[in-house]
Amino acid sequence: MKRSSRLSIALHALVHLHAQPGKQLSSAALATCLMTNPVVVRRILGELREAGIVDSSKGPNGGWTLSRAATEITLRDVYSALGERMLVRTESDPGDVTCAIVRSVDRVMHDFLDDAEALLAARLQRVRLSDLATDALHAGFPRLD
Amino acid sequence: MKRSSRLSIALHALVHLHAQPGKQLSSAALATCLMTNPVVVRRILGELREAGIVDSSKGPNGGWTLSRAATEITLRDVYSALGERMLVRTESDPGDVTCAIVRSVDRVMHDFLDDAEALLAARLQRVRLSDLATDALHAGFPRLD
DNA sequence: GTTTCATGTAACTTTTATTGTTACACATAA
DNA sequence: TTATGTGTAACAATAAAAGTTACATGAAAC
Repeated sequence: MKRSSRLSIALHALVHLHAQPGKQLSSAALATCLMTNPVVVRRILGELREAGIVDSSKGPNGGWTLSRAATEITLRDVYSALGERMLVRTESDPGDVTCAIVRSVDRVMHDFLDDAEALLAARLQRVRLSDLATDALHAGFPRLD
Repeated sequence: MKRSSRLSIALHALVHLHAQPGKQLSSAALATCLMTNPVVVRRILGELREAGIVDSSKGPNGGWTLSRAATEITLRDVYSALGERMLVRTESDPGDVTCAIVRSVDRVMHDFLDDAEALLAARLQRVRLSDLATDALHAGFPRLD
């Protein structure tokens, strides 16, 4: 696994949950599908649970399920739930910020990134989990535009 | 220094070059300003040189200068020259791509990111190096919208 | 109730990307 | 020809992300 692949993992897991509606899938079972570790699955899905996207239950036959229909879950929901920034923040050295130029560069970049982030979020909102699932299960291709 | 700060470093260096027009600034001098290493400066400015944004000359009194006016250099030029992707790519495990769901997630994400990247580039194109410099040297604030 | 199976989490290790550093070849002006 | 700069390779240090182990806790089934 390379770097920040949490969003990919989350989406993959969600498609699996959607593909077996009503069924409780355990972290271990999902981890096998996602080729990762059960703890990683719990960490990621735990964040989605707090955002009300999935539910979890303990004990025998416990596991994870979708909280609502896949048509009602957008990629933005998932992205926001993970609290990730897709844009790499270009932070400067703390010792650097006494320089007016650095502060200026930082400020401009910060403003730009905030703005761009909002743009991306709006774009992600237009793709639903069900679009992804449709693409994965059939030959169809979700339109992004 | 935290992570991918190459764009910040590049911009900081360019503002310094702009602030002292005609003067050749050495990697060592810039490194002091940027609180980093001369080799790091050369690596980054070297890429900008290939893109025709700066020039370098060797020997005594050698160093770096802007190839053209700061009004003719956009943040997109710099960004493209660095060959960086501001968006974190969410790569999957090579062993994973046999799974139809993973391929689908990858494809949708890939399309989305390509598209978003173009959006960001268009946005960066609207900010010029001179805007940054103006902001850094005076109290003015470059508009992003 | 107790056994079993699952999540919840903390602590630690491994891996990978990025940056920083050292060293030295090569070019150029004085 | 010497001083001063870039160009670049090789390596070390650092930081972020993911993987792993271990164990506490909760809930169903018997």
